[in-house]
Amino acid sequence: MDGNEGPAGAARLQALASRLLSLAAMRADRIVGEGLARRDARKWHYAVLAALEELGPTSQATLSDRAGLYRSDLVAVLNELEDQGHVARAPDPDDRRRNVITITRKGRTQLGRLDELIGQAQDELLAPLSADERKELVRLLQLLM
Amino acid sequence: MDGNEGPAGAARLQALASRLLSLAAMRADRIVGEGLARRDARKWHYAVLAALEELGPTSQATLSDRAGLYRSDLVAVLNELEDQGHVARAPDPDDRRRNVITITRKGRTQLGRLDELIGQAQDELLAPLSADERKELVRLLQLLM
DNA sequence: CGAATGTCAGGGGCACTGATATCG
DNA sequence: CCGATATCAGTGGCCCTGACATTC
Repeated sequence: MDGNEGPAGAARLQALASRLLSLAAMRADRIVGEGLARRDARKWHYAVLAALEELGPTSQATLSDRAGLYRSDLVAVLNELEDQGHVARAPDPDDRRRNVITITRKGRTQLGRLDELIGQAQDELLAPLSADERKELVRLLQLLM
Repeated sequence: MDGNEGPAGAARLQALASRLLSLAAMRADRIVGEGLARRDARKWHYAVLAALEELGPTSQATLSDRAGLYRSDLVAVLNELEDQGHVARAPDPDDRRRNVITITRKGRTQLGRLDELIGQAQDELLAPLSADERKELVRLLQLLM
């Protein structure tokens, strides 16, 4: 006996947790991406808008932490959201290093639409699972993080 | 009641299945990648070597299907595996469009080492889960694919 | 002819790393 | 001086598409 060979020989790849995670995430990203694209958005636009509604007006640094993307990448996302009128960027008078990012009324409307698209994407993604299985999947994934 | 708002208001992102999948997959890729890097390999090198050992000598098209990467990307991976002496590439005399890819003895040794590194990576990745939970996670992910 | 094979060139989104100017 | 902030430039891996010459 070897003791450390896992699903050796055949089917090495088919049951590998890390590989299944990558494939499932790719599928999830594709479904979500196609949904959001119908409103000219990508996942970071949604994450930023959602975080903004939670936080209220805030700095880019805080927003970067909450939404989970790099400060440097946030700049481009905010440029696009600003161009679309979903977000306003203004210098903070109290701390002139910062910008105050505010979600606009148009941005809230967009967020509502994206919420719906995201919901549909989850349903499509999780279609093979029962309600209990969906909860269990979310629970297990949260344990991993 | 709206009926289609999911986990609205706060915590919209924290329980989103697609987002949890992406984050978990990113973590998995990083752990696996760091492990394989210790033997100058990346995930595609492992997938190709594992598929090759299952299939025996085979064409790039078949290998591409089995390992799950694009034909165009396989070319570069095989170039690297060939440079490392883990794989031999020879024209197929029976069908001169094809190359016959063969895993070398050195390649099998490398595959053994990578198997071990991959196993350690799974343990690290799945450390927060019990044995039953690991099986359940794999089962649920397989249902999604 | 149509179809398959290996190869190359390139785009797009993303994770990630610096460097830099500005300001607290 | 130290640290935080916003911004820009650039890298690397990966997914994916399209084109091409060769061969069946």
